[in-house]
Amino acid sequence: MISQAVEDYLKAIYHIQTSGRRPSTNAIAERLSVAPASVTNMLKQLASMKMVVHTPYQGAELTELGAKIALEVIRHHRLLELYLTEHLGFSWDQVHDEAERLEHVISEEMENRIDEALGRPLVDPHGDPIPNRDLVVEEELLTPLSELLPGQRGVIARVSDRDPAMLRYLNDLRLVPSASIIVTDKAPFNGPISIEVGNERHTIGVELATHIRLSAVKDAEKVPSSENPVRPNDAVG
Amino acid sequence: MISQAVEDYLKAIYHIQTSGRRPSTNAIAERLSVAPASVTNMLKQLASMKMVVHTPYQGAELTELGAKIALEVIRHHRLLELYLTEHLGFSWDQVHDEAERLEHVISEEMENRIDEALGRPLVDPHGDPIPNRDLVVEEELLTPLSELLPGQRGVIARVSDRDPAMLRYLNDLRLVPSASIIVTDKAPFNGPISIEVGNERHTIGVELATHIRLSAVKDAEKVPSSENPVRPNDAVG
DNA sequence: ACTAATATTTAGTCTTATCTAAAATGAGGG
DNA sequence: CCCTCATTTTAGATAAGACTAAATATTAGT
Repeated sequence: MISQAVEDYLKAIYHIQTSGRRPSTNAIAERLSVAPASVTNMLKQLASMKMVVHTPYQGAELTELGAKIALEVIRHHRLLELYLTEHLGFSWDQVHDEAERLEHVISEEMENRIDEALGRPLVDPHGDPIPNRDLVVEEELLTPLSELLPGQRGVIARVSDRDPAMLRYLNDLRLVPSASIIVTDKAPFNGPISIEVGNERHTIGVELATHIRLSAVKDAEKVPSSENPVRPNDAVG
Repeated sequence: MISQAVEDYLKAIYHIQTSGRRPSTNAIAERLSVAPASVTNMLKQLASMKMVVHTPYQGAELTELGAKIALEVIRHHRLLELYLTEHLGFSWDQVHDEAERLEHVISEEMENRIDEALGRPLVDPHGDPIPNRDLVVEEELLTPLSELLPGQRGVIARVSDRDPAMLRYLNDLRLVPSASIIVTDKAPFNGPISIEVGNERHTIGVELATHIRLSAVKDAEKVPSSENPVRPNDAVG
């Protein structure tokens, strides 16, 4: 039997890996709000169960088995998030915590019935892709809004789902998946970013902007206002 | 924070109490499939948390607090069972195990949304009454089918929800809540019971009959036929 | 290359919930 | 009334997963 703790650690490592960072002891500890010593402890267990490769002092890496388990739980999480919004009327800021608990206990049967009820969906309410039944998932290359330069445009693809207050704020601003935005200004020294979305303009901080990731980033044809020189998109990654 | 173990113990005590038995250490241990010593241990904790009154060597009794917590979990369980059958297409033999895990993790928010989606229902698929939002529940006086005498009739009100194979069998025989039945024969020495339900006749064992509880029990006007000694029949599994 | 700062691991403790084996209690039959 | 036997409790061990404090390894700055 795979404990909930094991599932949580594997999921955390997966998320750190796919966000391009190194799954260090500290990074895992911070994400799970546990002490680093607890992480070391668990990494040894995970390694003995062949779920991660643990190189002491160098962090961990998921094995195929570990990734499979992580993806199974992530599939549960994202299907649940979508189900709760679509079929039980939850708002998008409420579903993360609920899914966080449910994801560990639903059966394959229930996973499949939810999947069917939703028409085998591909993304959850925050734009996160849902692994399919074979646990294959396409993690697209996305650009954080914080990396866009004035004059660039893009389409919001994913937003972080973990902070309800942030999600409510983003919703107020209509900064939701599939919304098109243009960066009109960006203050120096990691200053706030001005954007246009719909017919509105907003200015948001860099911290928030890192939690918004975009697809289809390119230079706008006509830059509405901003004579700052726009270099041919470097940051697209 | 109330642990899942605590919830399980309180629920077990509640079920034993409402089935008219004494919540002895052994009875609780058997229901939860744990060693009696584990129960003694937990009863001390529950007592210190004012959830039960524990008289050593005499078993336990729920306090108002303990009953409240038990009913909260039971409400979750029964709402979930009904939701899974009504909205996700589960059959009635599949829902107990699923609900058993989900009941511990759903929020009040989710409880309420499920309750609404179902139209604030009063009973679950097995006929068990669902405590309302104030955790008030009417536990009716019901007669086990095993206690009926030949010539008596009644309406199935509740069946035990814990054994999927039994539920599938009962469903095959259409021995489901709201079905009217007549006892046509009962073999001596706790022998099998012959019944009529719909247009069919079946003979079932006493053990099974104790898991079927009836309301509106009374003598039938005319007992259709009953001189033929009914043998313990080809019990289809 | 050496030292200071940071990251990680080790060692030892705690809590929860389980177990087994042994001791104690209580209830029923003679 | 007492003795036997089933029930219950006590005592002590174990496992998972967390913690703190101390030791050790790595990395960065000069």
